[in-house]
Amino acid sequence: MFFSKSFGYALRGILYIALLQDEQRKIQIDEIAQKLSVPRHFLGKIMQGVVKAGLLQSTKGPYGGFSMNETTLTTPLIKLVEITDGLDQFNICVLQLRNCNAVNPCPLHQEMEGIKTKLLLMFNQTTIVDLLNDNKKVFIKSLATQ
Amino acid sequence: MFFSKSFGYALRGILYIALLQDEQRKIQIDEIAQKLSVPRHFLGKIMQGVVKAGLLQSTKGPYGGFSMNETTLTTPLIKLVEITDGLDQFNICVLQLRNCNAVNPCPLHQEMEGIKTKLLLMFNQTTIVDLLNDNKKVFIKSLATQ
DNA sequence: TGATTAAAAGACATCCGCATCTTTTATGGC
DNA sequence: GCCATAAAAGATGCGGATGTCTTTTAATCA
Repeated sequence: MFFSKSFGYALRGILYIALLQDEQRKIQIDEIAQKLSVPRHFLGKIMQGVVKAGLLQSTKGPYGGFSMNETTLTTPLIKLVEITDGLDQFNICVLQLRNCNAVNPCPLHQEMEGIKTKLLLMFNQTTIVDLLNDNKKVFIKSLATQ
Repeated sequence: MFFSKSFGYALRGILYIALLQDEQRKIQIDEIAQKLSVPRHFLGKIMQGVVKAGLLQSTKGPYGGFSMNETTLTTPLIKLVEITDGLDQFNICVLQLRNCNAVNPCPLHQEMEGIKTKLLLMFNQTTIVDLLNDNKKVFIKSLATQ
């Protein structure tokens, strides 16, 4: 619902890396994919995009892998949606009308706008670190629950 | 956003038929597709599903076409979502976790549940006839706006 | 420098939403 | 019964999301 698999996988990948940060090591895509029960190569592509967008850091070679950077924890979720799914979707009318807007609204415009605003507000205000307040061990386990 | 093109096309098709009901005639798929600027054959498939689900009536042959039945106007929008998109989507976790629920929630479960509930409530309470309260001519025009 | 390691990148494969076109079936008028 | 009409149904194609596999690039260490 709402977002793609890419978004869900990316968020879980970032959360997994963030949770292991204290171990001061790079996390490899093989480990992430295995722990989250997510397709390895597909996740690789997705994380590649996340790195390219500057939300994470990665290095190749021995002892390489993915790690956080200074922006990771304070990134709002909407930024991740932008990377994985794009933001165009928020401007599509449920009736698939091109010219649907406040001036020329479809019969569901007002109601959908209210829900969309609530969703956007939450995704703008919530950051990665906001999602890390639970018991870490339980949380790691829940991330892998498939 | 939220729903498929099929849903949007189906809803506009039903609304178009409902708006012309007073003319006491069957509306043909060619006319609907043309007026709504929607692919004719694709819309045909979609309306076929709507008829099969009992939300509309249709007859073949000369003077045939689509028309409302006794249930059309009082159908809640969620029923149309069920026909075109299915209701499974409402049970998919944004993090793509299979076992995400109130007992074992992902870190976004609570927030997403709130938004989902609001959307479901609106789609359960709103019926086709609820969408027909505007000026009809303006509304027909807006339906075709592409 | 050479070997090893791990991400980056590219080539495919699959499935589904979306769309088009053709054939079949049912209905009404003659 | 025959013809015309319009929906139903089937075949096919396209593109994007998802997923797999192979090759290339970069980093570390000996």
